[in-house]
Amino acid sequence: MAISTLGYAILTLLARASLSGYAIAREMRKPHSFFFGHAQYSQIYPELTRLEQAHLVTSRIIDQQGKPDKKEYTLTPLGMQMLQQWVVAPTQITEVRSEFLIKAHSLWLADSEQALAQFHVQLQQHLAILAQYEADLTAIEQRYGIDIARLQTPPFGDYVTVQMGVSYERAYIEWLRRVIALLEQRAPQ
Amino acid sequence: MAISTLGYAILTLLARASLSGYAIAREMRKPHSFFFGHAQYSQIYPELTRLEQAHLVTSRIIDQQGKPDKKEYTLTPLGMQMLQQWVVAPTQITEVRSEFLIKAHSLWLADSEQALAQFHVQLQQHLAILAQYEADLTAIEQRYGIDIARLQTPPFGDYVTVQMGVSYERAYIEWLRRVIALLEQRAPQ
DNA sequence: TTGAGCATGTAACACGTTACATGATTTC
DNA sequence: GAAATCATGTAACGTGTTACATGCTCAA
Repeated sequence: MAISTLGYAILTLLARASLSGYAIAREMRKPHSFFFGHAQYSQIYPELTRLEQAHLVTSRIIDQQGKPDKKEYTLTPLGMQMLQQWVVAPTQITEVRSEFLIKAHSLWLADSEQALAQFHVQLQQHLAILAQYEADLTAIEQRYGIDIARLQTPPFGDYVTVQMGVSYERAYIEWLRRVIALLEQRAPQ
Repeated sequence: MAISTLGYAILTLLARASLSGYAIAREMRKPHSFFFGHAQYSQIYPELTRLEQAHLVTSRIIDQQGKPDKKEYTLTPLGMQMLQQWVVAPTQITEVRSEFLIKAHSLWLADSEQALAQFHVQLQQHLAILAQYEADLTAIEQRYGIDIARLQTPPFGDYVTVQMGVSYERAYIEWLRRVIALLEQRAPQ
């Protein structure tokens, strides 16, 4: 059977370091890993079992003092080969449902005051996310400088994705502010 | 039971006009409706049945000549009430998995030439989408001018969402071009 | 004559989320 | 004393996709 996108996502993290299922979930929840989505343990553990059955990863149990034992997964040469093929394979663009944009599309039938309140909440949340991404970006830039382009190591991947995060959040925030201005024209306090 | 996001998405379209299940799917696939996602008929038809059981919509069968009969759904006053509450209710921001960004995050282990080819494919596709959104945006602006802000009709919703579409695609294209420049530095032809 | 569009639905399967089960250590 | 963190897993459920079933009309 074919490997799912979640399966490949796990392989990309194991290409950087050997990790347990728990640690994989933790990595995916880090702010600068926004593009991984937030997979649950209940999805990651069975997926790791499948990857092991397909010989793309191997596992070994590590005894820990004070903490539960953990199962550390390591990428196999076959896993690396499959991953490298996938990384440069064609990717379909998929339009995903956005609850907030569906609501924005129906703003014409909303109460302006109540809508404004929700737009301000979104603005605060997105400003916080942007600040986070910008901090990550400057940290990478200060550490690697103009050599980033030539890097054949993980920070190159971090750099390009955090840049997308910053661009996306800036665009989203500009849009939120533009809609807030429109709604205020309609309902001045 | 609670109404799903797809259920509310359907209600937002029925607030604009009475439609059949087939027509709802068609609406959701239009380029400027990118934020609806592409729901299948097999999901829309049962969802409409549930909405009718919950008394949020009513249906009537319309005989057509030369085409199959269709079932036209209409929003009820209760449906409109539920919808108006939902539109101004809090929305959780959800980070969605992006296959292309996961690949970008693993660019450090990819062949630069092959990666560049995929980035150029994405660039062409996103340029085409941007052109589409920009055409839609200018069409709305030319038709309604500076009165858009005061509109309490559907075009206001179209206007704000198409603006997001344009902003998003411009940000995405800028990012693609920046990464292409980086990859070309790494692998000059 | 082949395919696209119109039109509604069911069944099987894949993917994702929530809840349940267990249990020690550390921090507030 | 309560909550968070570490750690792995199963079961049930909800959502989304693919395949199947049917059949007429119109355009290339």
